[in-house]
Amino acid sequence: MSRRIKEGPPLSRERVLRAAVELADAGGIASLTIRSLAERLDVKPMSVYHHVANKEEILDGIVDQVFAEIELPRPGGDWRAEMRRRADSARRALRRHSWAIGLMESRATPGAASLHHHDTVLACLRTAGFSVEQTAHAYALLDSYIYGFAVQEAGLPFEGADTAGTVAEAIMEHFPEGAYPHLVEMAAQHITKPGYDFGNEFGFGLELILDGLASALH
Amino acid sequence: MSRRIKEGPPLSRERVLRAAVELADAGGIASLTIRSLAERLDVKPMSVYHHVANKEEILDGIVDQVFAEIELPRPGGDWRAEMRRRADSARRALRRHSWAIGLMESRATPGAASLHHHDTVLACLRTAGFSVEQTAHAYALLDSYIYGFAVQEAGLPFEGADTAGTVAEAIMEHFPEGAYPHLVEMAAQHITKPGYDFGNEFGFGLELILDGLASALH
DNA sequence: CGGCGTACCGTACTTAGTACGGTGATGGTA
DNA sequence: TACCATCACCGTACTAAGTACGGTACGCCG
Repeated sequence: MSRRIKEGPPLSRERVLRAAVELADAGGIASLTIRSLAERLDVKPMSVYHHVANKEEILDGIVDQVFAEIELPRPGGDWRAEMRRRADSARRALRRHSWAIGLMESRATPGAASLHHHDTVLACLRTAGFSVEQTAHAYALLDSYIYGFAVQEAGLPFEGADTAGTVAEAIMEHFPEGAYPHLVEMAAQHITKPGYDFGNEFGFGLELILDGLASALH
Repeated sequence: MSRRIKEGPPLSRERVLRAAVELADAGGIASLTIRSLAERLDVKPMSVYHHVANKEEILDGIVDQVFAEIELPRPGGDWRAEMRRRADSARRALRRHSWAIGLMESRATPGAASLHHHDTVLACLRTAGFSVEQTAHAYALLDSYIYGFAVQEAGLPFEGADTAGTVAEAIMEHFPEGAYPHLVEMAAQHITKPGYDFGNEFGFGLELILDGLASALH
């Protein structure tokens, strides 16, 4: 140890990553800086570098943290139910940490939690009777849907039920008269309706995909 | 005009955005800086700011440029064929500009090309007989799939046919003995096979989705 | 009790975004 | 033609962020 005058637990890779996730959640990924991170941990910036090599490693790490939060399917269970549970859990995780999708694009080195997650999903599908090739198809499809849905949710200028209407109206104010008639129709007849929540669209697509996969399985 | 001693066309918002896309394509989004952009345009950094307000506006702009590259569906045509054409085109655009997905996550203000694109897709679905609500479902599903597939393609540590195998082997070298058995199986029996190309998975999911939508339409 | 490893830190360098205030050419006007 | 306003471009410099490099003190071991 060293100058451990401070109370509380010592710095560690885990504490650094946890704080990084909290900062990114609270203020967006741009607000996650080495300095802000150090301040939150009540240390000086350079101390962080004794637990991670650089910021890239922090970004890799917090993406893996998000994967660690996703409920794993149980191989051997009803594959539809397990895939649904995993998909819902993944969507919730990606909504809680909407910066994660943006990081995944640039990160080619998966962490341990990601690998374990992927392995378990594959296990579940293979156990359910999908061939290797069918599993590859199914997995690419399911994950594409989950990630893409997260992209859309993150890009939406509103979130949660009923907030969409007002925002949609504010945006459309700037439309030239008569422009984008189908967007306007969609807004008027669907999005601005009370109770509208984009998140509810997730279930429709997921069930459609699961139906399709089921018939591919026979 | 002013000190237009230089040959060539004057600076403009369009030239700035075009150069920004080229830089991001060539070196990743991180290599797109005001200074690198200015150098490419053969002007000094501060000159850029006479055509865009700030870097955020550039990022908004290049995302919209990507949307502008996507082939629009023709409302009134065969909706399946049109949706397929649009989806393939979108996937190619997002693969050419793999930084785009990462930007979409943080960008809540769509540009003119995006709006026009979305409006046209909605038009095509509505014309094909989908109700407003069905159109909302279909659109969320299709775009989720397209975006999510792009996320996965961008995150892959390899690209193109036959390059996956060697990379997969290199990654698995670092696995503990016996770890991730299903990932290993997938790699051994599918990914490392000659001719494997993750991009080929796109068609499977797309057709499954279109089938499902067709039966929802009746 | 002296030396050493470890955990933390001070300083400073580099790169990036961009605020602020020029500066000179051009085109319009008297 | 003389003037001037405007507009496109730029020089300088400030702030913030990542991080290299070399301390520095605490506790432990011998």
